[in-house]
Amino acid sequence: MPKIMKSLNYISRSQAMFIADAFLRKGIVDVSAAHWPLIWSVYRAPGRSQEEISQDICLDKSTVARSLVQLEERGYIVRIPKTEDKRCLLVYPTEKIYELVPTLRTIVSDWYDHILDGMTDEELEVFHSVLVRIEKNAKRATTHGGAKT
Amino acid sequence: MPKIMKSLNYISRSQAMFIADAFLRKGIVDVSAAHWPLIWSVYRAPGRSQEEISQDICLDKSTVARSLVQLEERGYIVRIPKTEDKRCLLVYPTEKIYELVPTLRTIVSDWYDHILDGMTDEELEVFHSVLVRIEKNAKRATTHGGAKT
DNA sequence: GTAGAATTGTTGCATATACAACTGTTGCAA
DNA sequence: TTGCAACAGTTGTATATGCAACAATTCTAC
Repeated sequence: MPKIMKSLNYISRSQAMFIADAFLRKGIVDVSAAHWPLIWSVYRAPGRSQEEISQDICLDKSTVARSLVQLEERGYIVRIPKTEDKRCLLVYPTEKIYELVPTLRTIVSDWYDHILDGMTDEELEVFHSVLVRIEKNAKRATTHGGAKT
Repeated sequence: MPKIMKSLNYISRSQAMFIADAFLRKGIVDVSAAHWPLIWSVYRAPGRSQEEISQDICLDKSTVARSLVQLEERGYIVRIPKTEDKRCLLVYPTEKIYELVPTLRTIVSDWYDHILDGMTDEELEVFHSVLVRIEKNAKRATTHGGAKT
């Protein structure tokens, strides 16, 4: 029986710790490691609703909402009510995000350099292919019912 | 640039949700999904100290300590001070764990059936090999300094 | 048009987790 | 022996996260 779960969990937490540490080293103190997928999502696709962002980064809408409140308070994004549908808040990056992104790129790139050290391109290709399919399977297993019996 | 991080995080959280859901379905209400690696660790190697368990499952000792308190309260483990070194608490499973393990096996097996659906043995072999090396690299990157500059 | 269903975001609550500071114990060196 | 470093465990604090309940808005039947 493979111990995939333990490895996945550990790598996942290590990412958070590594990035948190890198943020400190770079003097980034007003965003946390967990904000980075959110920042990235808003940066790549400005003007989406919180719901769309939630689905994009696969986090619960309440988690996304809370993080966005923080990022807005710290001046990284603005949330503007959609005129045609007052339920939605559209999220836009501010200049502060554009200033931050190059640093984020460097940090993430560093992380990948560390963890992918020693892997061949062929291995990584297979790894990524399997990972994406596991992600799909996981999505199916959790959203639509999970374990039977 | 690969989106490995997002996938890893998502799969990791999905595991927790799947197992939490399975616990509910099976009527297991006094242990949470996060307890399962701990239970497994104690089951496989009775009599270890909390520190050793912490290193085995790669969780902070404070997290391990708190979870073990819960498991002890619920009667799944006992913690006995080591006579030769009064600092250590040795952790032993109770009968309740041995009754639980078969169900845990089934649940975890179900989870793997779901997420590994459609993968070939060769793919899984490469995947696992890469995963283990990434885990090692991650451990190195976080424990001994992380990102420079 | 109006009532009920669906959608979007927010909030209350519970849990998991890391880190730092602390306590008590052990080991080592002067 | 005594004092300090190292170690195991605990506790305080902060954050992240999911779920359920809720409010406001929009959509859909009728």
